[in-house]
Amino acid sequence: MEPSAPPRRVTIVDVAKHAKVSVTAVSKVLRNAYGASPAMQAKVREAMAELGYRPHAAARGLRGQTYTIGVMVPDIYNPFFADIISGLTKQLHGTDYQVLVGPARHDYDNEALVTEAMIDRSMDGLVLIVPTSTPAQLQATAATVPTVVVGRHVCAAAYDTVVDNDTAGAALIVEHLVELGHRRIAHIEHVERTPALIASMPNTIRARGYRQAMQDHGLAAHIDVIASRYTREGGYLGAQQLLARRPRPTAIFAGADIAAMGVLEAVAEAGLSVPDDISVAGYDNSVYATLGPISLTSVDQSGHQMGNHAGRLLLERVADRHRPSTLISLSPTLAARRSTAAPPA
Amino acid sequence: MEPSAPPRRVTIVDVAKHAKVSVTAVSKVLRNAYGASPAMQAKVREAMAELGYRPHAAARGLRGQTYTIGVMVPDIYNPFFADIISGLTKQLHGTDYQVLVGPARHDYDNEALVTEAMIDRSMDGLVLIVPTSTPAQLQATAATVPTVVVGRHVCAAAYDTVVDNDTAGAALIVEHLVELGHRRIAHIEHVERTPALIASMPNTIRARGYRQAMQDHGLAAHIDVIASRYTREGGYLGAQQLLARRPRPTAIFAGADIAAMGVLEAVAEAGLSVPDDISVAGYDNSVYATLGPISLTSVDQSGHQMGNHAGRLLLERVADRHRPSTLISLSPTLAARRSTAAPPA
DNA sequence: TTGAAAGCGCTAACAA
DNA sequence: TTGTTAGCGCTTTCAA
Repeated sequence: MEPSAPPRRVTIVDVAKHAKVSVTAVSKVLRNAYGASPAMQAKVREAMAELGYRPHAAARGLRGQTYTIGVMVPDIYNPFFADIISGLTKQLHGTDYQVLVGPARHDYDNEALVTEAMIDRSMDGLVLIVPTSTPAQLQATAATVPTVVVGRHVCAAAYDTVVDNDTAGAALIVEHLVELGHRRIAHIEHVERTPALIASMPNTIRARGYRQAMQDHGLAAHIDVIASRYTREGGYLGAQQLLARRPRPTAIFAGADIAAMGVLEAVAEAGLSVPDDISVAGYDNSVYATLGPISLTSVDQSGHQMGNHAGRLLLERVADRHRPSTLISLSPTLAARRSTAAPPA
Repeated sequence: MEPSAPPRRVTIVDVAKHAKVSVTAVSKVLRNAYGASPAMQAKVREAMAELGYRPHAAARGLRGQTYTIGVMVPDIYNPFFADIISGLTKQLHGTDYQVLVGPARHDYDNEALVTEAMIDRSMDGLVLIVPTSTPAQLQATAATVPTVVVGRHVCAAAYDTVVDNDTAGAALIVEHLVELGHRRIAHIEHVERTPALIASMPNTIRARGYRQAMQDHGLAAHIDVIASRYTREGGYLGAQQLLARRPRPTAIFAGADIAAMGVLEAVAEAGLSVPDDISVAGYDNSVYATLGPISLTSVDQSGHQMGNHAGRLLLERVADRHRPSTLISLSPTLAARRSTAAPPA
């Protein structure tokens, strides 16, 4: 059997004819707009059901809304981002809005392309997850479409922001390690090269939070930051450098779980064991951290809740584009596991 | 500063006026359609550049294409699905097509909603990743929009299919374990309850492949399948049952890496060590399997390539809806790691 | 309360 | 080769 031409869609006109009313009436019922009597509503809804009518979102968008929320995600593999998306999707579930995710493949230019693609598809609102665009670019995007920025420490009148308190998160790890008796605590940072981003990227703030916390605990002399990247390889290479130090740090705090995975590999390769010889901590409390053989102490920034908030804020702004902007800063919590313990005697 | 009204979009009409040509001309240039002289093309392109024109994909869709490919993904956390999406996105990179992912949150009804939402948004093509809809429903979707089904062992004239040879994959693991000297090899299956799906879901095929391979190696008497689920908890509970067996199996083959994670936890909890006391293998060769402390033997079904193929097939079908359908079956490979070894003496 | 009709930005038949 | 114009399915003024 050849795939025949797709059957013509049921349109608002078909519904109107079938219910013997005007298209305007159908449109009003569709939008729950003012000016349709209960009798009219019933007639129209019945016709819709009988014909199996579904509104054509794309066509609606040409005049009104598309009921679509776009999410720009820089890395489709990052389980923390999956948490955010999951929270967002759950928040929007049951509303008329559909979440569509645009993966930017780790590339700044691509982030811009994906964001533009979403605007060109008339999305009603955008969620940008840790975007690497400048504040000015964010401003420009937000001027065009309701926007929520997640994970960047920026705020502006034009958009809402949801962040984790990364300073507090870094301090949680340092405190935890100090309480266990550590002093030589090193940090692996994802280094930021673009000047315009230094002030607002979470990786930068975590490193700053680490330094601050070390100082607060009288350990300024032991501050030791490796400029690397939040990847497995970045963690691996960073740890190799740290393990070569004499005296060796007794604890390594990687700014992200995925980097901590690389740290664990370098530590194992060096013939050392975790946590007996060295403690390792991460950040994000991702699935990785929870896996039995890994059991990584980490910082939980509850991505699920961040997604919830992002969804709520976005719908509020879609409803009222001129309402004042909001910044939500969530407090992270410590997820202590078996990868951290007292330092060797 | 209040967020002012968004600036009006530059449209095809603006470009036409600016270039002092007709809108048709602009449209033709946009589509590289026949009937525009080089001089005209140059003029129009220049005007587009000067005005910073971007075509409105949603509006284009009302008559022609939207240049959007939708991907229905049942579970945004599954790293194997991320592989597929990554391969697809890479394949489509550089074309005019944009990939948008709709997360279905593990729920059949949701899968249908997401698929419908994509159709209602006039997407040009759909990629359905291991959908749990019936063959008849797949047929219906494919009749409306070009569709590629990934990971389901189905084929039909209306859509293309990309699958991994799950029978061969299961056999790879069994062979590997047999060569190591195992005989009591157990399998943890994701059980399928819907009759219409039994024949075509990868989990079912893997279990069948396991039985077949055991038989081929003269181990029919040792066939031992636990009906569970492809989740951490499913693997955990399944392994608990298996570890209580006397004699105990010397190897556990979980049908998915994520289930193998649960197996590892149950094994550790039972005070046994991997691979000295018991070997563990998974399926998917996901990031989990590669992590140092886990180092799980698994089956690589190269999701990246599956995504590549899906993208290519979809564009071919968008170009010619009536070309005959294709089934691509990829051969999996074994990724042997430290979680499997010879059974205890 | 109801409905007719003018667009939204673009494509595609058709005419010039 | 170029331009005019009628829609695509819906929303939204504006009359009735």
